Amino acid sequence: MENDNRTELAKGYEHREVEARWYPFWLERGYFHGDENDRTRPPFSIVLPPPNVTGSLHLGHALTATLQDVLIRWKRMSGFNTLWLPGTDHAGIATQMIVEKELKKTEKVSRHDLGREEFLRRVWAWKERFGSRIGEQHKALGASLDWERERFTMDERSSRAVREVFVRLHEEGLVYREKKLINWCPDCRTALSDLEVEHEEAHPGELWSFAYPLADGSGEIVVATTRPETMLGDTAVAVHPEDERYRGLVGKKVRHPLLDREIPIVADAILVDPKFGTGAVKVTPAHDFNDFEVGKRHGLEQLTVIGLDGRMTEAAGPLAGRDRFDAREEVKRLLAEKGLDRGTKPHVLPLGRCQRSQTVLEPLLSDQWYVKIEPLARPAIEAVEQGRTRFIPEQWTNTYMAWMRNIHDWCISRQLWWGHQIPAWYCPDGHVTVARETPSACATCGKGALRQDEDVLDTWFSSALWPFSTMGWPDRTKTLETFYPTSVMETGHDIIFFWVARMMMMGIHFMGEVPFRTVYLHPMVRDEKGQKMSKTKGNVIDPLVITEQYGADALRFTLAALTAQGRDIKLAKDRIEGYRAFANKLWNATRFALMNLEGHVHRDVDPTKLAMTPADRWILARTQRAVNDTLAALEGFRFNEAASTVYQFVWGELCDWYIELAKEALYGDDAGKKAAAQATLTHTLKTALLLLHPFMPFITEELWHVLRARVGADGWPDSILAARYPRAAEVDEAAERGFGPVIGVVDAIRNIRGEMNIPFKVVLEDVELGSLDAEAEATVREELGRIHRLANVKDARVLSDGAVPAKRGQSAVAVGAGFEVRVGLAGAIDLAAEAARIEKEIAKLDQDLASVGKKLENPSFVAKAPAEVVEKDRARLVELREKKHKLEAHRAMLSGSETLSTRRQSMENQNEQKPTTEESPSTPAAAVQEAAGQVQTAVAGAVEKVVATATEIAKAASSAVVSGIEGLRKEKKPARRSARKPAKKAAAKKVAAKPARGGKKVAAKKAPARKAAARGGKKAAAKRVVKAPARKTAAKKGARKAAARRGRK
RNA sequence: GGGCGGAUAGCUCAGGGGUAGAGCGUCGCCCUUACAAGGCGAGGGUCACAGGUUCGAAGCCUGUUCCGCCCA
Repeated sequence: MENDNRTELAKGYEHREVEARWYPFWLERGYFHGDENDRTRPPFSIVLPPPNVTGSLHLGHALTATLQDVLIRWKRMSGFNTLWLPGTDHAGIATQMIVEKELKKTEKVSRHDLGREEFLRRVWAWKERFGSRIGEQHKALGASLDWERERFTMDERSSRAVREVFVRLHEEGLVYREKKLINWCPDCRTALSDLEVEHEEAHPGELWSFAYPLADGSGEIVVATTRPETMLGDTAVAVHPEDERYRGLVGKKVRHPLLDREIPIVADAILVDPKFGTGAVKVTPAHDFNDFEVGKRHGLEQLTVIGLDGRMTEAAGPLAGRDRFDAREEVKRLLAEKGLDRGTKPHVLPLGRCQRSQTVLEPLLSDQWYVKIEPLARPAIEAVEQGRTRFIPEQWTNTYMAWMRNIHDWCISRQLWWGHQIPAWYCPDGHVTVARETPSACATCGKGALRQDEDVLDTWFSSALWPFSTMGWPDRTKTLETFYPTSVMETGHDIIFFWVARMMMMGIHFMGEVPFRTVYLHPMVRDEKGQKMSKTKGNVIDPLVITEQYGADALRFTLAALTAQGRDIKLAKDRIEGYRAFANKLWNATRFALMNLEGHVHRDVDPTKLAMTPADRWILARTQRAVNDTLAALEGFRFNEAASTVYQFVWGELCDWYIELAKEALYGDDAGKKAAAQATLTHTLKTALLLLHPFMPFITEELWHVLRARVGADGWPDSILAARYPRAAEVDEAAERGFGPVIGVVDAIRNIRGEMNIPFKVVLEDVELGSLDAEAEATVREELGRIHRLANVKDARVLSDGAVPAKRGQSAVAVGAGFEVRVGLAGAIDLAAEAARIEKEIAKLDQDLASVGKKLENPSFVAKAPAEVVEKDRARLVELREKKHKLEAHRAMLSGSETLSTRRQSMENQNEQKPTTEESPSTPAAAVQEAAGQVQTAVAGAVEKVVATATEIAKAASSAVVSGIEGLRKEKKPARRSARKPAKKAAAKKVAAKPARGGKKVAAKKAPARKAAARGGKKAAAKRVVKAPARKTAAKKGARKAAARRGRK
């Protein structure tokens, strides 16, 4: 590949071909390997959140991979010793269920039929078969993972770490075994941790009441329940101690109507809410978390009536063996028969479901292993308080803290086969031996015949160790020394508790230091309708389907561009299409460069030694600005800003402006200027490729190679991966500003063309450029050739010493800050259109004048607002007035012509009748004009009306096209157009999305503003209006500039 | 019940005290020798609602209404 010396490119970008080429190239060269022995470069490490080994990646994973790869590639190119460590998770329940399902389907056997050993063999086989898929998907996405270090949560070293942790925690008393109520999934047949319970907020159910007869026959007590079947396990009835209704009953007993038992009535102020239901509560300590606590307080019996299979136990007497939901109905029926039914009413209740199977969970009493959390949580809280780990976005800090502060002990045993079997052994006498290696004798009594605990550990237990178990712990490895703590944990906010919090606890406890310095929590990826992607909804998208269709680079760029803090991502195809177009744009920009760099041997750009023009200096300054902005965004994890900065720069400045500007020199005869343009183009394109590489690794690598081959640049590494990422530096603001008038003038002429319907083909031969200060004049003169080319103008006259273009009829005029353009359209101008255009512009100026004037009129504003703000508005006022005067002069000129005067006459007649009504196009505006300082509040409303009117007139006028304009147009080619346009265009239009193309021309617009300000002697003055016509446009551009400034920080 | 987020152009979304933004879509014009996956131009918003703070609020505060998510 290094011998690839192609210097030409195909006409369009074909991602399939290009993307296939580079991953093997990178791998061969070992670029992705983190060097644990290299202590000279600063380390930067990330561990990839391990996906489920039997699953396949979805778009959430693609987002993870993208953002992490952006960070890793950026840091790698910036001189860091990077490690990005891949791996997969054994995903206990999920994997076991998948394999069980498959076995049932294909072999009609259950895991119990096969036995534990054989079943596990099958799961491993399954894992081998499908586990590689995830790796392939990551490679297709371009993820620069260090595959040499790939790990699996159940590989030998991870298992060793798991055992070590379990044993140590046990030795420290932080792991214990106890019989208590746990959430049990009768379907998965395993205990779950609190976190694996999904709470259904408002499940529609019923509250059913029945009577317990008092044992002494003196009456009854009515209780209400949502779970009648549990009454078989009731061992008390509780009332509130202060409830008058039941005061006399406390201490008495009731008789169980279905079982031969007597049950005490107890008083409990915590459990019972006297206002709920009847104020009396049945108590089932073995099947309800609240009741369990009541049972402990009152020493009640715990009677298990529902078994692990969800069926009633022997203790349920007549209902033994019945399914729990059947039993519910049967209990109701039986009690009704006995005349104890006291009615039912609808009731919404919260319901706990199994995260995995959606089965309604059953609280059951059982022996399980737990991690005592409080001693682990405390240091994990402190670490965040002290800032040793920080969350981005910051608000997740609160979520983390809140959870950590009232965390419960963690149930870590699972009744599964697939997982780390708990390293605890039981002797025949029931003593427990916990050990690293399989023991031969009981640690307590020395007896043999030990039996290992059959349960396995919660999958998250091994995941919690991931940042250090993957680096070789419990050994003290070089990898740990070099790369722990990791630099960033980047994952979805949905697993902040499951994973992030637990890694924090384990990392601090076993490594003595936090596992990561920064936690960046990305948003959730949703479908176009905003729904969470899930298998059951069937809206899961395989990233490979997208990469196949649009290219991995397009997908990656889209994901990065949509990753703004604080909102979920709704992935829309339009956006991906748009960024595919962007890739194509970059491709073609490079293609253009290659065509025009023949013979150019690139050396670092040194402006002092080359015949650089203002355009060259401008794009170099803009390039540096893009570099600075991109770096700032990356540093702050603002992926969307970084992406859009580069996008705007490449498309809006490099392609839309510089390439067009450069043609003048590239195609021209001046060897010095040509060389300067070539050097500038090369530098700018190279920088763009470098900036983009972390986001779009494939295409940038491809283009790097051809560009490198073309310009014979020795200093360029043979992979863009090994090249140095651009560094922040001071921006040449004078160069940015200085070029403004050129862009302003071109924009102004294009706008006139657009509004006057003058096709680009028609050469404008009577153009005057004036109102230029000395510097602008010099620049405009120097760049006149470029202005001619970009606006298709011939022999524009540049007026000296700030002279204003002569006022003539038959002309269109545009006034910008620091320049004025007159385009003569003798005999062909649509006077009505031009008048309307100017009218509209003036109306909008009036609106602005009114608002600024009102502000400056307000004494408190002048007194209290910061001086710069006031200054700025004053400068703005001056500028607006100046502009308005110029346009008015032009208007006066226009109104001299016959066409317009007729129209105007009628307008003014209307004005006289109702000067401030909507029919009035100009008078109220005129009233406002001179007196920005005296503008009355009342005027504002009128001005608004004027604007509306002016717009209407503009529309009316444009539709009344003067035929003369047609004469200017070249003959149309209807046959040709109709022959090929419809089909082609229709198709093309559909795919033409151009996303997030923010602020094209941002840069350009900035310049004139400042210039105007400078001229007026007011520094901050201006964001300004570059373009004369259409205030809306001007305003927009001002805002873009403001946005650009903000982005810059 | 507690907490967090959201409501900005037709759509999808940035922005976050000092002139309302982008992409897509829409409307004109154009095959201008890098790119029609393109170029040039235009139109489009009472920033959910109501109060308040402030010289100034889309932004800050309070409340309301909807929509998400998390926790109990």
